[in-house]
Amino acid sequence: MVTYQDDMLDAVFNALGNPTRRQILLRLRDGFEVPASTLAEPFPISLPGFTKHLRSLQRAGLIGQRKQGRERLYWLLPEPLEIANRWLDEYEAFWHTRLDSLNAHLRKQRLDEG
Amino acid sequence: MVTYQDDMLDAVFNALGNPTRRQILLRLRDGFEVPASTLAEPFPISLPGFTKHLRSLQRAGLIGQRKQGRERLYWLLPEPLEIANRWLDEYEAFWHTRLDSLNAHLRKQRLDEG
DNA sequence: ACTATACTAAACCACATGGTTACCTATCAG
DNA sequence: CTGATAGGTAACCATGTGGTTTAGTATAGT
Repeated sequence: MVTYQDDMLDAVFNALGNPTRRQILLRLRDGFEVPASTLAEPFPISLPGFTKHLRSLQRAGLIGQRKQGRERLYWLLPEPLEIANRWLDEYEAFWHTRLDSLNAHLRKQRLDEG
Repeated sequence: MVTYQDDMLDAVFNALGNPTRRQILLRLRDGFEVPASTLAEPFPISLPGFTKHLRSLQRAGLIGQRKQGRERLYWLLPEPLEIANRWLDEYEAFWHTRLDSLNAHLRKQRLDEG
């Protein structure tokens, strides 16, 4: 079963699966608008290479953009992160309540069986 | 700054960025061990194609594996999901407390400035 | 009007990814 | 021992990704 949210989750998780893009999001975490060049400054890659990461984040709906003069300002859109977080939360019960007892059980079982 | 956890987060988020792999994890969410062929059964791809997804999940540390007879059993390892969840939690304060007020502020500011 | 700035766009490249088919290995059943 | 079953490995292919360089556009400053 493929849900309507699958494309969204694909885009968000793939966007998060890159350290440059995660750093961009961290930089925007305080909620301010930041121009592209300022965002790009810490990274040792070309500007065209960098703006590809911005496009990826935009496709995932993770950042907003507007033009101001010759600058382009970006800001964080946290909604997709919240959706990703909700997907992960489906496992929270598992890792909190089952982790100790069940894994211990399986570990023992595996040892017993070889 | 690239932390020692970056490779881990890359692997986990990239593993999650695919609907087939997310479904595998859902299938394993109840904590039981499931043989490869049973896991593969719902998916309309070849078995070698499918086992590549299992390798991807193993590289991310998301599943464990053991051989039992001629079957290979897989089970969920939730720790990496917890780490990913903790990374996302860094934004939780933002989307809960700032979302309404700050975004409203920025939206107004953008309207004001054109 | 001219020049510098802040990007964007396009073409290219190497490598990764997600799929395939063909083949191999290990185990179970008779 | 033989055949079927479970699954892994290798080679291949098309497409995507993350980077580059080169060139272009729009705005600001003088």
